[in-house]
Amino acid sequence: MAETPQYDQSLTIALLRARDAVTALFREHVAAAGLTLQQWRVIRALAGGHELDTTTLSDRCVILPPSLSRILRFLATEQLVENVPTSDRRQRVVRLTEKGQALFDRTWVTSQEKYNAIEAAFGADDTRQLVETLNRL
Amino acid sequence: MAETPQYDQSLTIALLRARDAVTALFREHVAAAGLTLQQWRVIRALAGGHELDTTTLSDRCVILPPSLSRILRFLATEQLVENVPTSDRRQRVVRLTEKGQALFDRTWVTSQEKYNAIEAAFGADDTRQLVETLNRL
DNA sequence: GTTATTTAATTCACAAGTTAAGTATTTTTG
DNA sequence: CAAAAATACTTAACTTGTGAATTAAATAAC
Repeated sequence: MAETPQYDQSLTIALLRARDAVTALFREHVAAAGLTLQQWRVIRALAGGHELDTTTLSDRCVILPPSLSRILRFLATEQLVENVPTSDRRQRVVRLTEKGQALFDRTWVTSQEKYNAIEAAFGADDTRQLVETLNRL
Repeated sequence: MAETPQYDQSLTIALLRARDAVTALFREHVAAAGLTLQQWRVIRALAGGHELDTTTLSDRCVILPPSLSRILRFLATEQLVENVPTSDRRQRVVRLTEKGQALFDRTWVTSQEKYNAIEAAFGADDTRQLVETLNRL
């Protein structure tokens, strides 16, 4: 028995591959700014003056709390993010420093260009539809 | 400047979320067999008597060589996989042991049921089409 | 045939994913 | 108000992701 799985779970594999393909286009550019993709996602979520607690950040960036904790520790030592005082002292609310916002500003332009290139290559409508389909999952 | 990124790169986030959603359904089941999802992918690729070199395995499982190396080391100590002698001694070709095949056999059934459940919930046609779209990326 | 070059895989070092346990603060309960 | 429960993060321990360096074996070049 145990015939070779052929297209079984190809959905999970397909998702992996697709993600690999997309992230590969950004990784190098973001690395040039001295960041990993995950660190960049956090910066991006905070850009424009947003002050967010770690639970919200964790959700928006799709990064589990333990990972986020380490990432924030790194970004803080790089003086890219800083803590914001809160009434509930269990919470940790952070925002970008000026240095962090500056890094975002100069990295964002190219990042956006690359994303537009993907949309152009893949088709804007197809991209939008794909995102919609994925979100249904 | 630096307006809040809204739907930018939502493709990468959508891919992350979709993958999280799908893998969550399998992780627990596979963990009950004492395996991680990545270890399971390797087992699955070798199931049915397939003998594969690490390059092929790495490609099929979408696992980078360094990770695969560690995974095979673990699976070997668990006596789930074993090496196959090769003419080109740079290559490493592996196959499942009887113990490995047995583990696969008893885990596979439930795994397949769960996948079918996803297809049923999401729609078989939609699933097929989604996989096709993803592969175009 | 001996020295380069290429190829296949592993090791290294560090960041991140994952689960479980721990810490500190707030809220609830009696 | 004091003890218990809940909340928000962090730490710990282990596996995996990632890029660069390393080892070993096969092939090419001379």
